[in-house]
Amino acid sequence: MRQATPTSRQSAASKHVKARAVSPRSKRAHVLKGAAGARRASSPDLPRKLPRQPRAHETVKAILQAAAKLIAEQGFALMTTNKIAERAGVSIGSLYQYFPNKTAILTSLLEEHQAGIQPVIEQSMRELEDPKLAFSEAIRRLFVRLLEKHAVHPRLNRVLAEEVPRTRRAIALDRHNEEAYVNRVVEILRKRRDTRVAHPIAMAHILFQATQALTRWLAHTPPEIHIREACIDEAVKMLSVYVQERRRRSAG
Amino acid sequence: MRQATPTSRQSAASKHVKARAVSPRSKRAHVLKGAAGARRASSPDLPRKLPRQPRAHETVKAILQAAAKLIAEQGFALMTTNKIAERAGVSIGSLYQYFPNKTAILTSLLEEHQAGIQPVIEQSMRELEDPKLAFSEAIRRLFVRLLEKHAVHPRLNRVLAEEVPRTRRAIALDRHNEEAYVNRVVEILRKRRDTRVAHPIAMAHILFQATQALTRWLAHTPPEIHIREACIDEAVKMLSVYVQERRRRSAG
Amino acid sequence: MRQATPTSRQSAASKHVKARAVSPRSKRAHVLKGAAGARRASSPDLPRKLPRQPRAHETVKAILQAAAKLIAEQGFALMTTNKIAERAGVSIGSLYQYFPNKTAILTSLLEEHQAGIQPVIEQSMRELEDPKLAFSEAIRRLFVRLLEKHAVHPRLNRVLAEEVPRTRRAIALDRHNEEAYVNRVVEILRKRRDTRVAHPIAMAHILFQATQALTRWLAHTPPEIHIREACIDEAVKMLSVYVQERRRRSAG
Amino acid sequence: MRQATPTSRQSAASKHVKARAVSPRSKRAHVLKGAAGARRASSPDLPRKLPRQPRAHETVKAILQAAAKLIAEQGFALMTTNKIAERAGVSIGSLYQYFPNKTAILTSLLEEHQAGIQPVIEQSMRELEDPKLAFSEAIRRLFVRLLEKHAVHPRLNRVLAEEVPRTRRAIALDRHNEEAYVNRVVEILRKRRDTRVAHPIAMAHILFQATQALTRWLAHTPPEIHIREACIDEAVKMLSVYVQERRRRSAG
DNA sequence: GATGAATGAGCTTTCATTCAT
DNA sequence: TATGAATGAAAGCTCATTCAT
Repeated sequence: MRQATPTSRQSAASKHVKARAVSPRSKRAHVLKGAAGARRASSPDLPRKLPRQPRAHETVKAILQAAAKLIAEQGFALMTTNKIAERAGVSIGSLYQYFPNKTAILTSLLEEHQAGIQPVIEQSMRELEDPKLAFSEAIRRLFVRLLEKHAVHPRLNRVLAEEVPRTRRAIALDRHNEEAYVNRVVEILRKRRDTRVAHPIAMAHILFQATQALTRWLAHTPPEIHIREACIDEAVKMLSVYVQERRRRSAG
Repeated sequence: MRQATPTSRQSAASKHVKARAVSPRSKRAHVLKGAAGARRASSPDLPRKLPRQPRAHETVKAILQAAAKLIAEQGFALMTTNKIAERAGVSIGSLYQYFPNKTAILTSLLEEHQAGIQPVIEQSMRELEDPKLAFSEAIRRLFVRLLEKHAVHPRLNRVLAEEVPRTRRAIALDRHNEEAYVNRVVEILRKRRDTRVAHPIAMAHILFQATQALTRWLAHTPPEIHIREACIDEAVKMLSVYVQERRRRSAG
Repeated sequence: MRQATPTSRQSAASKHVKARAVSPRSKRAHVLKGAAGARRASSPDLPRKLPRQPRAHETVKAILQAAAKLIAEQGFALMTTNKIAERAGVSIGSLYQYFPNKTAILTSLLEEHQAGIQPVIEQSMRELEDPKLAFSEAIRRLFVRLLEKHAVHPRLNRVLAEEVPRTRRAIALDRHNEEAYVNRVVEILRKRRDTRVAHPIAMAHILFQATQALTRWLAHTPPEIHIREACIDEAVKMLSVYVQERRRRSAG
Repeated sequence: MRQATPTSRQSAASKHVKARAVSPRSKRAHVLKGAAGARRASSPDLPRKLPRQPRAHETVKAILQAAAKLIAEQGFALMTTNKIAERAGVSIGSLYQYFPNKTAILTSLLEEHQAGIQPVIEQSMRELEDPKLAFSEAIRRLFVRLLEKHAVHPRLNRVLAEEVPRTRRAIALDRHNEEAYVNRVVEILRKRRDTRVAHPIAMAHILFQATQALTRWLAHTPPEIHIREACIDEAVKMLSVYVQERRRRSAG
């Protein structure tokens, strides 16, 4: 389940930003002119170079860290490429050596976050498949782990999810992800019980969307602490009862 | 349940936008209290002047319509005040006679949408209270009506919900709204059954968040049509089973 | 005696200017303290960046020169940042790399003028202290030198003194300057004669204000040439007689 | 002695303002199209109409009062014609019925102030002529009365003197005024003593400029109260000693 | 006359991106 | 390769003034 930009939202971003990042590259934008070397094909929002040398690696890391901090501290709108470079202790020119544009930095950040979430999802999928584990327990673990992940850089994650303009690429990626998880869940649903559900695909989508939304809500707009615990319980309850009701019905 | 900007997110938008819309408007700092006229109190994101003459009313309407169209067509980032004015066939000066800043236009649009949703919520609340109506049926009607409302300007609503930077004011309003609906739902939950639920408040929050997220997903990221119907069924199923399970449990 | 912006006057300038220059710059609110680089602390009206490379130095110089010319030719009101940049043969972006806002350019110009006046004042102070030099002669020399300085860019200096909106900062600086010179003059008065004057502080203020006003008047609103010479004589006369009368009286 | 805009100062005013008020009327400016009735010849900065009816008189008064208050409270830059009209409880259209442009309002205000000062000057001139009154006493009375006048609307007077852009017309008027007073003073100087002064004209100018500058300084930048009194004493001292020294010398 | 809605040139300022050094 | 000065399109917003009603 992709966590960073769920129901998917994004912000206005600078009109500048937007006008430039979202619309076809402004006139002064220059396409990476087939430069060879360690460059990837010039897909717009991907890092420009695969850093080869350790120094380069560090530069890239510094840039991403600086960007993350800026976003977390000041919000997306105040995150400018020049500030990122300054914070990273790198010249703006160098920044553009490693990232073709601002969007690419955000994409990297997003992908980093996703990469962090990936194992959590994987493990939860395995647990869901495990017949020895109660559904509700598996779901609870999923929730708890996702919330843990979000707790590491809560502000960053929130901003990434809510404020950063979504590129076409990011949207497509999300859809693709959802599709993948849905397929996986459908299979699990089929395996876990003998009876067919009316619409396993629909069910999987609902589970995906609900989990995503509730996780995000709990992570980003924390209700008072004592309600929060209850909310987790309730969320888990809702989802597991939902699935089990099916089983019960079909079993009944 | 407020649908327009729920867990909703937004960012700072353009540094322009941010710097101006978020910081206190310095000039307007001293309001001339003696002055009468058709001005509202100078709260930042509220319309500046109440139109007095029919001509003015039309201007305001034209501006809002133009803004809505631009947003729907090009996304928030490409919506500039100058373009709005142009599209509205109105001078930029006129625009600023009625809206103190760009954000105020969005706020108006948002409030318009909210106003449209309000009666739907009201009716659904009444239906939920009605013991003669099955929970699941009440919830299904809620979903259907919300989706109908969202179907009027789907792209506009999506952008409003996902792309538009949320002001402090809007965020506070959302929280307040959620609180209100939660309270309402809690009461309904208590009335509808004899037994107490463990955490009616938590339950109400979960219902609110889930309904909001699923409505939005269904309205804005439409899955293929034949899946869509099933998804509505599933969503309704999930929510009503969730509530009824409680009853069953507590009753059992 | 500081000559550039004495009792000086100015207004808010454009509402633009005011609204922006006077209110705290919202964005710059959080200064990234970690960031090194050639930036000064982000005080509103100070230059933004210290130029590091010769090219940058030239840019700054060109901007200041262009601003000075525009002011002298067209007055402050017609001096716009875009015109300055154009005249300087520099992009508007470059201008804003070195000056955070329009006011900062004026501040620089003012400080430049002040820096030019400083040695004149210093020398005159020394001469006033010198018992071998007649008071009247010392004062005459002060006048002559100040007028010489003002003669370099008379129109610029006039506009700077009369038309340019004074920032809080500038006003405070002026007060501070006056205070400093007054203290200095008070000491000199005490040293130069055995008897105490009734109110050396008041006397010093009067001398400061009168000198400043008369210098400015002579430099900026030149009376016909043959009267001008007489006016200098009279001004010197007035001031020196004023001081000496005291001595005579107290001695008598 | 004209007090309102002495060494002549003006401000930046809005760039808008300036660009429009100082430079030749912007294109949209329309010349009063020979409208007959109670109109004066269309000199730009004079009130447009001589109000005939009492109601009109009140309107004009209300406008001027509103303008004065706005200036005093918020400074010149925040004084806009629309705000003036609003404050005056008059429509912006009406305002432009009585004043051809913003400058005319300021001109009126300035002239009002001058008119108030006029009798003070007249009386002082008579006292200066009066051989029974000591010079120093006459000058002291002049100072005291000028300061009293300035004390009525101190902020308004300061802003009028320091912030308001000076029109060509206002500058010319000032020069003319200075000329007139200088001539008057020259005659008085000649009458009051038998001997000729070296440069009565120069002396008169110096007296005029010094008095003006010191009055303004004392009125607008008030030093601490106990110093203030001493400063008045010193100012009077300086001026009277200056004149009397002449007499003494020529007599000696 | 009075009203007030409308106008629009023009201002300040930003920031992603380029490219000479 | 790294640097950082330079670029400039474009955005939000103001306010003196006009003119239809």
